[in-house]
Amino acid sequence: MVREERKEREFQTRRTEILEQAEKIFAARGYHNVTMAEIASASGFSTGSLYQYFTGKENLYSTMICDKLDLMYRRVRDQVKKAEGIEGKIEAIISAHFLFVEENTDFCRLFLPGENTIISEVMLSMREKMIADYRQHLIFIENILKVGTKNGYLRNLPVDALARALFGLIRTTAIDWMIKPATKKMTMQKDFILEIFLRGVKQNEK
Amino acid sequence: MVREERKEREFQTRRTEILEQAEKIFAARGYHNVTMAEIASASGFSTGSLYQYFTGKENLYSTMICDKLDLMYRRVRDQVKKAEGIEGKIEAIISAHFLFVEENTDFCRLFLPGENTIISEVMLSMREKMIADYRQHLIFIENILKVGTKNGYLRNLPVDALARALFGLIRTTAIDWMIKPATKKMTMQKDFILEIFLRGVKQNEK
Amino acid sequence: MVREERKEREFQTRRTEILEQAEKIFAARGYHNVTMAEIASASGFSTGSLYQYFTGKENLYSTMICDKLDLMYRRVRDQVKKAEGIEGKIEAIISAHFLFVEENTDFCRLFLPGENTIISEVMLSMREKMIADYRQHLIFIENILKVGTKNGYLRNLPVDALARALFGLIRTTAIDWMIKPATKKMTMQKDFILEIFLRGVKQNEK
Amino acid sequence: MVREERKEREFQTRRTEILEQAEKIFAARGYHNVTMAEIASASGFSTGSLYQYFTGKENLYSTMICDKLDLMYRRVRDQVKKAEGIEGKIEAIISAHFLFVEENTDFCRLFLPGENTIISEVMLSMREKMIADYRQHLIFIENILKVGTKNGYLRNLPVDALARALFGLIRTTAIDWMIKPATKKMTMQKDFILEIFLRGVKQNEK
DNA sequence: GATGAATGAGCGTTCATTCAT
DNA sequence: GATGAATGAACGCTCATTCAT
Repeated sequence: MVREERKEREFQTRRTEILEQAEKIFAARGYHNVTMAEIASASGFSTGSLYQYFTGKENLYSTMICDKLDLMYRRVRDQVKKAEGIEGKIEAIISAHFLFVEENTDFCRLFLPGENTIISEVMLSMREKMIADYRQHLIFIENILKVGTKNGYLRNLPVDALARALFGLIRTTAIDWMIKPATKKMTMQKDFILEIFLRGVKQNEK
Repeated sequence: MVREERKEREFQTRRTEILEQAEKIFAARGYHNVTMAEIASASGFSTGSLYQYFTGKENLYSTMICDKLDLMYRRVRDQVKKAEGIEGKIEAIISAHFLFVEENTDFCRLFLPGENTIISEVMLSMREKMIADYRQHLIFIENILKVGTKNGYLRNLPVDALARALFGLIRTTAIDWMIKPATKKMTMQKDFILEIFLRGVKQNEK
Repeated sequence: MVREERKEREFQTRRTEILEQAEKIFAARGYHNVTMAEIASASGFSTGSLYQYFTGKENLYSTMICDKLDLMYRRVRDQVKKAEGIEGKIEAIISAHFLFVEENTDFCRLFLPGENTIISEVMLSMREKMIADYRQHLIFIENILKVGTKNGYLRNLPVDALARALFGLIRTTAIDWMIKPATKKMTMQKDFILEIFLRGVKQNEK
Repeated sequence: MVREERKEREFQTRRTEILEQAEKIFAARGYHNVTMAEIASASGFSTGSLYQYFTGKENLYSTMICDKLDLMYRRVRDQVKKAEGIEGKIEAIISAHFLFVEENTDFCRLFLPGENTIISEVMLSMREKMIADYRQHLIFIENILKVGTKNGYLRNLPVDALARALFGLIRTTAIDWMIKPATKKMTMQKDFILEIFLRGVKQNEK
């Protein structure tokens, strides 16, 4: 029935609206320093209504986190798909990640070293999903690198470790940039990372 | 006076005892999910006594964090001092860090991505100290690398970026290991990181 | 909207209910010896609810005090307005005050000499309001007496001091009565005060 | 034994020292806002030692209050003894009281309307003693006035009410002065009070 | 006797969640 | 369905008093 569909559509719209407001607030102040009342008033709902869209505060938080992380990983994959050649794809992994961080700094700041929030079932399963997604992403990177290994462009090293190394360079650059955002755009460091990753820091012996 | 000294010594002993118990508990459950009563009972004191050693929960937490971080950086610097040659020193940076993480896994887990706890003065100043210490450590690494750059062992690249890259590889390995501690010892990945960092991942052209 | 109005009305009803219960309890045991839990249970609310009507314990206390004092001063002024002639008005000042004290003995007991409660902003501003109201009341009395001074009924003495003297006689009678409430009604002493105030205690020389 | 005596003397000296410091602190901040630790440190003793001189905080407080009140009443009586004639003695009652208030303003401020502190046995018995002393003082005043009544200097009115009236005028002047201490010395209002009390406020009919 | 560290009951206040309207 | 007032458990922290040294 059309009625049903519209309802469902409105439901999703409202849910998204809440999540967007919640993201801003959580990003600014952290999970524990935010009250449901604040999220309710920021998103134009009553506290009671929040519980129609989410089972509780933890669920709201973890949903927001997971949704946004999914978006990040998807963005990276999309850009990689468009890029060509090994080097092009590696470049895309780096710059898509940086772009996301630049565009969602507040959100990403939630992932700076901080308090371990895991205590309940809900939070635990969120953590597990986050880890699974992270692993998935590493595997995605591995697969890109595998091609390079196979066709001899890259040295024959264990791809999982290679992927971790590449992601480590990306992650550390993002962390440092978030700590001191005054710096120039992160994107400018893409080439440097790429250079280090590909050619190492050591002087080539003649 | 001897009496005074012994008192002071006992005070420090007890303070340390509290910090050690607090570390375990905070590491396991995060700042907000831990109560002063728990820390008190775990360390064999009354809640009131905790306030003789620390001005409050935040102070107890941030003291614990800062003390332990200081220890980590000190450990790394000590090992590096003992090591010889550029490569030896870089190796020491990596393995001392890994060793610390392996020996203090629970503590280090507090630095996995998590909630932004900063809200009060106390927590803010803790954060600032942490960042300052981190920067200091990067500079320490820079200075090691600078030698290599000067004597031609390393390529002539901006040392701050090099230091960040090295630390990024170390950090990411530690994070991944903590997420899935079942893996074999981190120390075994030292050589790999060193290899990647020094020679890059790209096949040398003939 | 009617709905809104009823809500507001109910809010006020409940607030008043809390204030009434709080008055009884505070009057019986003093500010510091009363807990929010007691007030909550006496007024049939949960502790949390109290904070919907008042910002905290101090606010609840000072609101109660100020409201009731306002009532007292208003009562006196109303009675004076109805009375005729200088002497009638002075009589009204005395008897309206006594009546209020008799009807609100517990509340008035809060003003017996006791602990200085002023420490916080809230309590300080309450004290200031109380003093301001008291001064206002003295001025009100002054204005009554001024008429008598002008038309030659009263001796030509400084009205502020006269007002203070009259109020002093009233206050002291009330204090003494509250200390030993077994005595017969205060109202019976009205005439005596009036007599003393108007004619003094000295035998007229012939 | 002499040894015993000296001990006793020292004990009293120390007790008095504590009481003096306690008075300052209580006067400034009120019973509940003062801690035993503060009194201990202000008087140069340990918290434990305080309990050798007083059975607890309440006992310390009530002792201080009673001692000082005794002093006040004694002062007044001493001055009255020296004065001559009814009017002289009444004058002495007024001015000795004012003098005490001026010299011990902080202490007297403890008796401004404020929180009812009575809750425990100790405080209750303090209150009772205070009331008894107050009554005693009123009787003392009565006895002075009785002489005047008998010899025809004063009108033939109930002396208890007369005493209360006189004390009311004194008290109210003191209260008002303490509320707004900027005013000129209270002593200057002595004559006014005397005038009102003796001759009343009403114009004498010819 | 003197000390002051240790105690722990008790407080005001917050906030996720519920449910009568 | 939507509301937001009501709930009440839980927390960090204080401080009078005790007692081992």
